[in-house]
Amino acid sequence: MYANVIIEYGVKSLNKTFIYKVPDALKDKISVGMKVYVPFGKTEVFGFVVDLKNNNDTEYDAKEIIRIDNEELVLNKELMDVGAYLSSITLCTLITAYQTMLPSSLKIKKQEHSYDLYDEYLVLTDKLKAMEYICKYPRRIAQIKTINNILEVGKLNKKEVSSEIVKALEDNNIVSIEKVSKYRINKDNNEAIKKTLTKEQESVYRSVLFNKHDTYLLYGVTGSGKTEVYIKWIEKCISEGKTAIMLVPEIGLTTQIAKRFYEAFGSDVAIFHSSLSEGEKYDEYLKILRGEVHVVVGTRSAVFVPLKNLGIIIIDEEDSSSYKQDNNPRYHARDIAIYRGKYNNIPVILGSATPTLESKARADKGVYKLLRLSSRVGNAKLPLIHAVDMEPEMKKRNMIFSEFLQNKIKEKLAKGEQIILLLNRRGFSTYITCSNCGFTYKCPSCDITLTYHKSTNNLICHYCGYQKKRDEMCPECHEASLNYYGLGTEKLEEKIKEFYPTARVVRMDQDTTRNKGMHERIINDFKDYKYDILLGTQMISKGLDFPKVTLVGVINADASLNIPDYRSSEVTYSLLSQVSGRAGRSNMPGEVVIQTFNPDHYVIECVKENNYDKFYLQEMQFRKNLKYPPYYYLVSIKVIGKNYEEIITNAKKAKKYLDDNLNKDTIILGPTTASVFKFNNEYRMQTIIKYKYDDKLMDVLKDLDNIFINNKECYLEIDFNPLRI
DNA sequence: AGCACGCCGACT
DNA sequence: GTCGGCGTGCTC
Repeated sequence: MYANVIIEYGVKSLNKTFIYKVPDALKDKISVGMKVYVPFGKTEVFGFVVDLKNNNDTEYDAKEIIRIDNEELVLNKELMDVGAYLSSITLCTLITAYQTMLPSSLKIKKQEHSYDLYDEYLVLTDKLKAMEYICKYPRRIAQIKTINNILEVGKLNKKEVSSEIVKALEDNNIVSIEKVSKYRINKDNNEAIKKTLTKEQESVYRSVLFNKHDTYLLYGVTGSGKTEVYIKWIEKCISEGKTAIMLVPEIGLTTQIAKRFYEAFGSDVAIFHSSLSEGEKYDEYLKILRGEVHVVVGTRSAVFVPLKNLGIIIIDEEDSSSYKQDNNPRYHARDIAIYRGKYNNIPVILGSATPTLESKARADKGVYKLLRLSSRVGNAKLPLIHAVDMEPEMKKRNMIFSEFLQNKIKEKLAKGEQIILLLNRRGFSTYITCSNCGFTYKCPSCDITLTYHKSTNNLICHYCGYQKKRDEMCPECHEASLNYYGLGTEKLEEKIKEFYPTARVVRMDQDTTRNKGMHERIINDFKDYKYDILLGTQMISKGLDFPKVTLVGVINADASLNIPDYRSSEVTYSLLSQVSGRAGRSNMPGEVVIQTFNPDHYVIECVKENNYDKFYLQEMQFRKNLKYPPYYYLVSIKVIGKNYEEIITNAKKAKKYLDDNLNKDTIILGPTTASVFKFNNEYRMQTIIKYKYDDKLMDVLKDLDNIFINNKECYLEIDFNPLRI
């Protein structure tokens, strides 16, 4: 028996199979999708079995497989196919695709750390022997006490006995240690909480056909109770013995949604998200692999979990950018979900209050089926939204809070209601310049201004993480004339405390949630009314449900509007309407104050009117005129390297190759400097492809990729359907 | 990716 | 005369 194996290194030049002989001892155990250890050249490496066959039909002498790494870990046929699909749509190597699909503790790498967690118990090796021991050494009082304890209850947790005694009893062969592996995350199966659906929810619930693949777009306004419908669908799957994947965005949402799912499904749920430790992820993966759970709730990579007999895949907040991986392989979880949906012949649900234009357009064309939830659950009404023009405010020296917002905050604080303030910038000051010579701090390895963080007194690059201590003097002209401009969440927090000294304020951004569990703690504390004001970056904008919040303030709505990118309007609309949706989720009416310099901008207008459809139509017109998605598909091709001149020459070469080989009506723009043209000391030139249909595209890009394999000066980064260009 | 082989420069 | 620089090529 022979096996085709792909090798652990994700290099393009090794992106092929190697043939190995399966030793007789492994013949019955081995299967496709297993991780194996094989000799490779002068060393030994891990690999994946992708094929098994009876003969060596190659010209090579096959070496023997050394061992199977972990017999329990097998990628089934479906996941092997998913991996092949992933590599084909992102042009990554096959091994990179398979590695992406596994939690990193199970990834192929040389590391002998065991992620199994045990409870250790002391048990008697032999009762009689123990009795003899007691008689023989009557003076060993502590040991005898321990033995008696074990006799009473059967076994003792090792932690409860002093290590000296354990050692003595173990050495005398009186007790042995029993390892009981345990999972890190364990939820008891509390009785399921059932909620009844509203008429509207019920009708949406009934519209989905099971045992048939369709992609549905569930467009439901904030607070319309999408989660309850998700749970109903999943309940239906489970009742038929099937399983379900529920994807949630990267930040914030996971714990809240997970809690609701534990309530509904108890220990039938596995959680899979990035803030779990490696050990926790390993446990959850094994639970899934062993078929111990029916439901998986998780972030992007959870779309790859090895659930058998899938019944439904749900992507909540489908417009979240966290569903697209921003390093290799640059896949979108939606594409993988739809692939698995077709594979298993099951429905895929995309849920959002602000769907991406792509999804909405597909729903309009009938490619997806549109489901709508247009009213909030219970008595809750959509909030009243005010846009405040900041230009006159600036003249009144109200740089941060408009008079209107100041008064609203005062009013709500007096009533004991809660407030959320959004500022999509972390740090204290966003740039520092010298008023004497005009010097501005920039990251030495990126083309990015440094942000001042007061808590650590550091200047930090938000791209690469470079830090330096703050200077007293300008490093160029040595004058003490450094000025700190720009507003970040740190400064906002300080200002709020100045304005409202009695208010209890908590800040939530990357800096205050760095430690595990902090995220959850801030959310819970705010929910328990330990704070009056929650301020933060976009991480507070989605999915959170705080009934006492009646005011949402957006400090600078223009920040994301002014980013030069084709999706900035869409992103801003989504951010503003999502954060607005945090207000007035119970019977208390909510209000939203949006501070902007562009009160007449159509994004602001549409948010104010809560009119997604109007925004959608306007934005579609803009996309059509400028030939952007969903009218055209985009591919971004970056040529990256350390030598600026080489990059330009190579980028031009790549562009010419595309010009010569792609269809004539495909638009090829560039090369230009990428939006962040210097990052980590590497320069990047970008070429953009816009196309509606190009049958040659994949082959041409594959060839181009191959041309660059042996280029030492630079490498290629191809991003299909980039979220930012 | 890693490792060996290989062919040219300054050293015990 | 040898040690070692990293270019090139191969791994079933």
